[in-house]
Amino acid sequence: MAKKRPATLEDVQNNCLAMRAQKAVRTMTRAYDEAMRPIGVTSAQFTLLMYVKSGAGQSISFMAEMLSMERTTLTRNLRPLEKAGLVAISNEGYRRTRSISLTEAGEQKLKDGLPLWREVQERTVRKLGDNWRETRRMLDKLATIG
Amino acid sequence: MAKKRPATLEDVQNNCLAMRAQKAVRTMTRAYDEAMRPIGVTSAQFTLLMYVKSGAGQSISFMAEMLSMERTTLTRNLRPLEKAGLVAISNEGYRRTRSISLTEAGEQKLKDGLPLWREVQERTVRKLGDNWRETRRMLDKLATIG
DNA sequence: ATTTTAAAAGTGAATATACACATTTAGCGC
DNA sequence: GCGCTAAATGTGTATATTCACTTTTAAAAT
Repeated sequence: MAKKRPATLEDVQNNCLAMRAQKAVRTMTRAYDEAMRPIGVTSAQFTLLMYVKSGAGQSISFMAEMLSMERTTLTRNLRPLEKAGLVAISNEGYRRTRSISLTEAGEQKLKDGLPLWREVQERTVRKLGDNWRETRRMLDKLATIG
Repeated sequence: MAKKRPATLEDVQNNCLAMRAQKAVRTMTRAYDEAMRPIGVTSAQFTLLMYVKSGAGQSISFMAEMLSMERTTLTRNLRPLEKAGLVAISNEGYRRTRSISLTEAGEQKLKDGLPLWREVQERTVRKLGDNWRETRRMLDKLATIG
């Protein structure tokens, strides 16, 4: 990362943070998805259910921002959950706002997922060692680099 | 993350590393994709071109492992690059092995992308501050947590 | 030589992601 | 009231990702 020398492919290979984040998320997602498979949701869906619960009644746009996610992505990610009867969408609120909430089945799914999440999370933390908290902090920081 | 108490949704919200990695990669990928847009490739495609160059002649399976990526994902990700004339695929090698290599256009795309990558990388590093190297190290570590 | 087996890769189906563009809705100015 | 506008969301299209299952290929076993 010298200042004046043109960048080389070695620089990309050795330093690129996007490449590394993408590699990391593939590995992590495979592990967490496998852990949640017994209850038939992906790790991303489990996260989404959690946000729907905590942000019940909020708009899609608002929740998308909470998730550092494109609004249109959230719209589409809600579909399988709605189809599975885990979330309900009503047309109450400001203008065209659609209000998202958990169904009973959605609440139950969250409860059922907790021990599965715990297992894979602890396994991951064990592999990371003592500075898993630092990892957590850095991921949070990265999510703000917009 | 206490030992005996059952996990709660607050635990997930406060600690989940998969959720954080996924949030982070969304943000990062949006930034790096936007930076590469002038040359018409995504950040993932740019990475892939780089791997094809450095691992020229290697099998799809081998390169998939290098990328911490499912083999079938790599197969599909190569399609747009082949269609765009950036990579060439031949049927030489062991058994059904297909051998991947860069075309001239692919080489040129890499060259054209370097200054774009450099810009967004430096901008990102600036936002991360001094411990961007630690971030890099932790992402590398996460990619090995299989 | 035929069968078996293992390596390498492909396909079907589903979710995940984002941009560009379109649609719906309700308040506001006139 | 009517048009304008801004907010909130949806759609079309494309890439990205994975799992389960299938296909192809060539060596190895018999």
